[in-house]
Amino acid sequence: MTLDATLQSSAAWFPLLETQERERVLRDITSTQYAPGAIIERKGERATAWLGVQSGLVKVSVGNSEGKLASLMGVPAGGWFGEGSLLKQERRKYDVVALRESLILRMPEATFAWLLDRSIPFNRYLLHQLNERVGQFVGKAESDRLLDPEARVARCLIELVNPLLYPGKAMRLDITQEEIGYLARISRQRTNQALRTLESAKLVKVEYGAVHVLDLEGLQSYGT
DNA sequence: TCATTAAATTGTT
DNA sequence: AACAATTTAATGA
Repeated sequence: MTLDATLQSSAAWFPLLETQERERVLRDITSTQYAPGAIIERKGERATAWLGVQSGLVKVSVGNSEGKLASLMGVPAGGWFGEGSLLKQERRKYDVVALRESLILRMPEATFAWLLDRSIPFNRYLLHQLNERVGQFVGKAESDRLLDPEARVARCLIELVNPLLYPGKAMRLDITQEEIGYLARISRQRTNQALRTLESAKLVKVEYGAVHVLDLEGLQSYGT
């Protein structure tokens, strides 16, 4: 698949750009393949690019000062992230690790800044994304402790589906139950139980190596 | 293309 | 955590 076609389908912001802008983006973006468990960006490194997930699944682990995991964000194919560290010209505060075989796209800092300067639609996209992320963060803080495993899995799925949430796309997540357990901080066994419960409530459909989200609203209001 | 085998993922205890 | 069952992927005739 060409990079052009790839971006058309896996970067929601790309079709918003003008022809000239797209040409430069195509020239500047590089792609790298990562094996499961490979570290893509290490905490403390200077951020030099905006990161996009072309295929696979990536986790962003936010550690506290002792190095223990405090929270975790999953980024599925089509998601772009890391603009925070770019905008503030600071070192990354997160480790970025591939959860499965992943193809990562990098837009150089200069290109990112250039788009920021001249493309209004690109700015709108970023604004929307930042807003969404704040909302997720707030929701997570309140839910993380008090919820039962089913609700935590529900939150986790919402988090993964959200970046994909543009019209016409099937809400299918290529993720194993083991990975969901990792993201929701519960055991694989409990993940399995939770998914079955959610499935019997007609909120999701469980498949081999994948989960279909049938009722996003139902998931969001689960347990409330 | 089909059958066989290996690997990955899920279901159960 | 360990094990069995199931699904997918890989291999070769």
